[in-house]
Amino acid sequence: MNASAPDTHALLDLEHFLPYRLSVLSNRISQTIADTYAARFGIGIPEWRAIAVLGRHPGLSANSVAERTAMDKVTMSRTLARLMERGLIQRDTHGEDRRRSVLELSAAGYSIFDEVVPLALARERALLAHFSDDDKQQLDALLTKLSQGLQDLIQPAVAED
Amino acid sequence: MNASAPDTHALLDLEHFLPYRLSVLSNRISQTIADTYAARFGIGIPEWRAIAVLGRHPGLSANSVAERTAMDKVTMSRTLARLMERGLIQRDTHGEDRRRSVLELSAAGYSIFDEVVPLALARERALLAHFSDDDKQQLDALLTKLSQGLQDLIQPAVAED
DNA sequence: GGAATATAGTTTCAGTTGAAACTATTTGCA
DNA sequence: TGCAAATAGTTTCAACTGAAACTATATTCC
Repeated sequence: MNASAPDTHALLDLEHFLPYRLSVLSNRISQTIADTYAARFGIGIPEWRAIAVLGRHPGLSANSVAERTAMDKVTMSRTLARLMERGLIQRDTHGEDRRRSVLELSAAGYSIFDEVVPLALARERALLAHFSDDDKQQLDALLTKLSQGLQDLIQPAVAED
Repeated sequence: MNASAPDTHALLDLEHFLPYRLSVLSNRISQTIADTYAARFGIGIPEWRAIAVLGRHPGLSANSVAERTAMDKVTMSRTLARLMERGLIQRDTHGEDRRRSVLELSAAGYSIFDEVVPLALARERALLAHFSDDDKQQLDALLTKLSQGLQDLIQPAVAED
């Protein structure tokens, strides 16, 4: 007796398929963390990412923030517009290249940043509560290795014609 | 000399923040894999997930597929409608509960399933190409542990009033 | 039996998304 | 110099998203 039944067909269990597992886990984690600041501060994931990067690296351009947050530049443009509207960032024009913006958190932006960072770090600690130092190191190493594997997958090691 | 400059403010490096790392890595992996079938078969991630689950577990209801794919039931409803339109699945009504649908891949659906599964598995293998068996086991264990940590975070161990 | 509640699935609506096209500015180079 | 190509950022448009409301059927329990 078979609960499912693929016999003559290909076999794949989504729940054991790494990309799927990673995706579900990661989305749940992100959403859970987002919930902790979304309600309190009225900012979503894109806003939080922009604030996090600008709090750490003031003076970046919009494109640089987009790169560092792994976000699309269109999304970033709109996110920054929203943050401007709410007075959370300040935007200047770069002196030597007037296409480029020079972005910085406003006092209000820093005040959110300073409140959210400890919350986010606390969530991360809670998530890793049962991890030994060794576990953490392993996780770090394995994620790095996965990134490397992905890189290989995207740029399949320059073929030697 | 400091390249960035947060001194009086909270300190967080997004690129070392686990939830962010996971999110970026996972999205890149999913997108890369999606690219391998999106162009060839004209199906996106939601379609692929539904097909994958129905190929493995024929006869499920729409809600069950939604649960197993970690997708919203609204999204699933629309995804299944698209798959119906394209003749990739067959939908019946459950005999004893006429609210429930009974879903199954059509021949055309199975034919896509049988082509995509090996591709997806090959991608997974490529991604893990440099992983020893031990690495794989560790990764599996750590992801499971992370899921547990997340669970604790969501349902903070029943408080004993 | 039949009203109240629950469940499966769809539709509506108000957003969000990203590819492509656009504007403005700068860089390269003949 | 001055024109072609590159770059920063925005807007447009069509598709996708999920919360809330909705329809249809099933279950509970008086």
